[in-house]
Amino acid sequence: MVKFRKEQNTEEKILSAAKKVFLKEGMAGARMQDIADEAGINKAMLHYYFRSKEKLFEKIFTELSQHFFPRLVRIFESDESLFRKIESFVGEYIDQMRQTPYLPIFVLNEVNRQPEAFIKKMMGDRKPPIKKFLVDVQAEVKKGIIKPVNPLQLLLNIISLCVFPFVARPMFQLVTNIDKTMFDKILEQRKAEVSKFIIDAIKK
Amino acid sequence: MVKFRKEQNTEEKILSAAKKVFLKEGMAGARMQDIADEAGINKAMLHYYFRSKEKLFEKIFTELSQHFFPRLVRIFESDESLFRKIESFVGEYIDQMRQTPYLPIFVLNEVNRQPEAFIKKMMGDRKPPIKKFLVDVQAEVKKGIIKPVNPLQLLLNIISLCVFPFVARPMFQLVTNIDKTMFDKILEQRKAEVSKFIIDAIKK
DNA sequence: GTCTATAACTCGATAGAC
DNA sequence: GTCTATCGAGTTATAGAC
Repeated sequence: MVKFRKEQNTEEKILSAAKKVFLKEGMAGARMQDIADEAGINKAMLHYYFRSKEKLFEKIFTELSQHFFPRLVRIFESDESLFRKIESFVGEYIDQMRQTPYLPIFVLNEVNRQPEAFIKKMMGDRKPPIKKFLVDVQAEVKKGIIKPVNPLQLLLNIISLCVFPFVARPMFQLVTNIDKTMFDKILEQRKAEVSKFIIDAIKK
Repeated sequence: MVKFRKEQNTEEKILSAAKKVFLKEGMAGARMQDIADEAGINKAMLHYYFRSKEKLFEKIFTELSQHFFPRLVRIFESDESLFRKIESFVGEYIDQMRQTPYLPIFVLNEVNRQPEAFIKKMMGDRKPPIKKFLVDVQAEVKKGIIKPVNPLQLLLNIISLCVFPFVARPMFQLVTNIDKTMFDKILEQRKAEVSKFIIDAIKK
């Protein structure tokens, strides 16, 4: 007989539960008890498998923060035209964030609290290839394809438009009284909307 | 003789200190001891003046979250043209956030953790007049002044472009190796840059 | 009002039985 | 591997002298 609900061993249960709780509460706000309850096991098990809260958190944070710089690298390094690069990036980024809505605010928040720890754990080796993007933009400006723009400001604009709606999602829903499914529809629409918005803003 | 440094009584000292600590650490991360140290007084005083950490936090949060919706109201209610409204909003909002860089991530984060508490404390009475903005945008579309855009998406875009750089500031500085003063210069430039970007994106 | 000392409590971590 | 029970550190909160 086939099981419908996929089996999870204890370690996997803990990791799923920890991910959920840390994402919602952050390192300081999360309780080991909450994680144990969420996993349906005992608190002692958490220490048996991961020794300490700190160790468990690092494991989760490292995994999650890598999803935060998604295929950004691949896209920005490709040799598509700038417009197509922007379209690819926006589409993929928004799709990816829709999978884990709490991810952006979680990562940004922890970086905010512990910048030095972050740079050691997450960065250090491979930084996003921002430089190539900045050079590409300047080239397009020179060729007269797009208006003269500050490339760094353009990068900030692109990322802001993609990420911020996820960061502000709870507040937006409160203020506008838009429900979960409706807001999700808005985010789906954004993939096209944001690409168009950016390209309209910079094309000559 | 005139005192240069303005006198602060104990209550004011506590409030300043609490604001600083809560902004940086959040409710869960802040320690009463840190606040007492920052204020240069004893821990017991905090309870004498504000009874509990929870009460003190609420006081600070309520005050701060009101600054997060700044003169947004006044601007959106005005009868200037849409373009001028956007320029005013972007300029004022970025200026205001530059005063308290940690404010956006603090507010968004706490709302994220306790949406229901937020709606009771902060909202309830006066919601931002979003509706008027949405109607105004639709009117401009109909008049043929701007391209057909989804007004809600445009609102999301405007706010994203203004607020997100503050939320992501620590991460951006890490990734780009840009220092504090340089980043602040970028934010100053953004006032003009963002207005132009938005208007270029939507004008016919 | 302000301080010191300490009670009361929360929470991460460990010991030890099974 | 998993559980119950408990310890011990760190924090909020209070008692009580001045």
